Amino acid sequence: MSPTPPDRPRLVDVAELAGVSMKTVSNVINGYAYVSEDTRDRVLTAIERTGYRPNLSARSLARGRSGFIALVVPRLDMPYFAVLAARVISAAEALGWFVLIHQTDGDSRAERDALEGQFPQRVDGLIVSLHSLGAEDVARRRSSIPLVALGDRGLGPDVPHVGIDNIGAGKLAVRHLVESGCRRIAMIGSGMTHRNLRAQGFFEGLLDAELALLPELMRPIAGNSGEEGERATTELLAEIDEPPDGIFAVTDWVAFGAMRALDHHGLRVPDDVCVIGFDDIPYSPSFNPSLTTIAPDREAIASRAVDLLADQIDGGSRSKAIREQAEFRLVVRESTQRTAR
Amino acid sequence: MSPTPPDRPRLVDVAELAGVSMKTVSNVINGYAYVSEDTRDRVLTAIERTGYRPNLSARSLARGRSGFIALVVPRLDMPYFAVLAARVISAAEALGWFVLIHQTDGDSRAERDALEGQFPQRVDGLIVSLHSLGAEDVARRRSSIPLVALGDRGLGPDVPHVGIDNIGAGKLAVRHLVESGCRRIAMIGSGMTHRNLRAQGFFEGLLDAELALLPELMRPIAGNSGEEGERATTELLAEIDEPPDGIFAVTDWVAFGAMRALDHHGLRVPDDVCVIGFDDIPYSPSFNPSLTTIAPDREAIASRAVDLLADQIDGGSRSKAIREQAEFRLVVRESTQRTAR
DNA sequence: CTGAAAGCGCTTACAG
DNA sequence: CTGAAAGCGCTTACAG
Repeated sequence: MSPTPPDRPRLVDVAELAGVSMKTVSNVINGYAYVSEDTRDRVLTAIERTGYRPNLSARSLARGRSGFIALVVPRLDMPYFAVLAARVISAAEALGWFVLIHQTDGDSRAERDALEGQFPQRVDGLIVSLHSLGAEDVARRRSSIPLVALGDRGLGPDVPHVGIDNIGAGKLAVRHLVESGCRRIAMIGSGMTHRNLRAQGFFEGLLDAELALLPELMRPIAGNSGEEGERATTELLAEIDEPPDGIFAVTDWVAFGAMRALDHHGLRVPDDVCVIGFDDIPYSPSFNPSLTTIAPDREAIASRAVDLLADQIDGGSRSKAIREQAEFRLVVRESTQRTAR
Repeated sequence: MSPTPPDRPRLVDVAELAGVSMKTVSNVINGYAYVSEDTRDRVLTAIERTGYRPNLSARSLARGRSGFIALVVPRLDMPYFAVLAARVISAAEALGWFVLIHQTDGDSRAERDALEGQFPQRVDGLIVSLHSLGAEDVARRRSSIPLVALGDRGLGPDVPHVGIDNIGAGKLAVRHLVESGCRRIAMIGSGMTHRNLRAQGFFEGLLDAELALLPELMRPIAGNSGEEGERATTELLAEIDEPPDGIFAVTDWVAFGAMRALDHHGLRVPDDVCVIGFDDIPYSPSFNPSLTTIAPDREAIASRAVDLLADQIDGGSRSKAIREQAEFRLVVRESTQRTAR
């Protein structure tokens, strides 16, 4: 068509320059054994001189593997997922994989397609953070593409899962509030059923502290946004006579909204009400007051997820029932630090 | 046919089932002309029945194009870039491209490699948001991979650029502050040299309002983070006798920090000091007070960037000196809305 | 409008 | 340790 642009050097060019066969060059590139020092050096020099870099489309075609994994998240513009994606990309690149980010918008149909590997580009494996679908849906899937689950809930016994100990994290949050002097603790967040582990951690934390669980202080919301958090907190304050003295918000963003509502209601954070969030997004230190929160080790989550996926892809074995738990830590900031009085 | 596990159907399987040649199937898939209605239907049915989806590695190899474009950003976990990436992915997918996100961490060497197309995977084009490198560096590049620049500055006459009218946006921010009653307006942000367009907009805005430019109210910072914004504002308030009555922060995050500093200094937002940010990140409505800001039309930026890149890749022509400007708008929230007194 | 065939640039049994 | 060759699944001149 057009006068071909600077044709990139091919494997055969390297082989020719080095005076060896393509097979040998391939061996060197892929780190296989049985290449003499001398030959290896000649090949390496030839690669250097030609500026050769393998054509990965050709490699994929020959190997029957694409070299891509898909990271399936609701939306990349939600900071939790953005941070996660950043880490997953880095971890995957270290293992020679490319990451295709696929946004489902939380749509169940899009999530189902993703589970079936219905991407335009073939992928060798999936790391998924599902919003609408659960273990039952995963059990029904036809595709056998290796899969690793991220997020609060696992996706059944057949799917390796990386998360944190949400019960423990919930308990830690409550304990910190209690130690900060709170006795009437509210919780705000979406999906607060009995199966929600953070909520369960919340219950257990109250139990440990021998505090009553007051149902009117449990405020479920539709989605974990600041707007929802603000609305729920405003409603809570309107409906109840004695306001809570502590709030556990299921994400930092929800906590931001809660703090707005408290302020509008004339309640001071932390002196009247302590607030703790979850996630440790980059803005939490800059909020006013800065937000105490639980910080999951996202780096660890991402790299473990990639490792588990690599095991499946390489090993071929569906590693069953693996449940990895990454660390988390409490980051204490102004929103729970009462001035000694 | 074979009882072996679901080997994915190939083009040839579709052709066989439809009773046509591979060429014809290819024609149908790629939307070429000269296929009879009847034949097309048969092929489509066969594709449907087999569940055929093309192997893109094979296609890439045959076409000599990878089907990938790279989005080069400093870090994906910075919300501005996360939102942008989300939009770029969507826009590119609509055109049949995949997006490889490449994080440079702002490192000049990483940016240089990216400009040269030094990715493990070959890419057909680049959309770059550079941090360390500028037009001079781009002029020196050897690679001729199609390139589109994003961000405040363009990258020289040879590189199409998509941004917003930063001067106009800066002026709009100042005008809004002035209309809110501000007369002593400070600006906080990184890179505030004479070449910074938002800073220039700031100057012009002051000029328009016939306000003096007070050098001590210009506060450059190292990076646009909340921490830096807070520190710069604290220093400003310490060094100056009469505090400003308005602050233009170069990003929302910087504005968050500035508002913290103002509060700690006993100044109320907006009654004592109005604050306006830039970016409209998702947290700005949830800050307390909620943040007035300039919202660039990121959707438009992303889709125009992808369009311009597609033009270059398909057209082959290096479309020179294209400067696209996306819309932006003022989003007024609490941080500049003084109660009528 | 459609077919037969070459070719894209790798990997990988299979020989040696 | 290394070579010659088949094959991965497409696209695309080239014929017809």
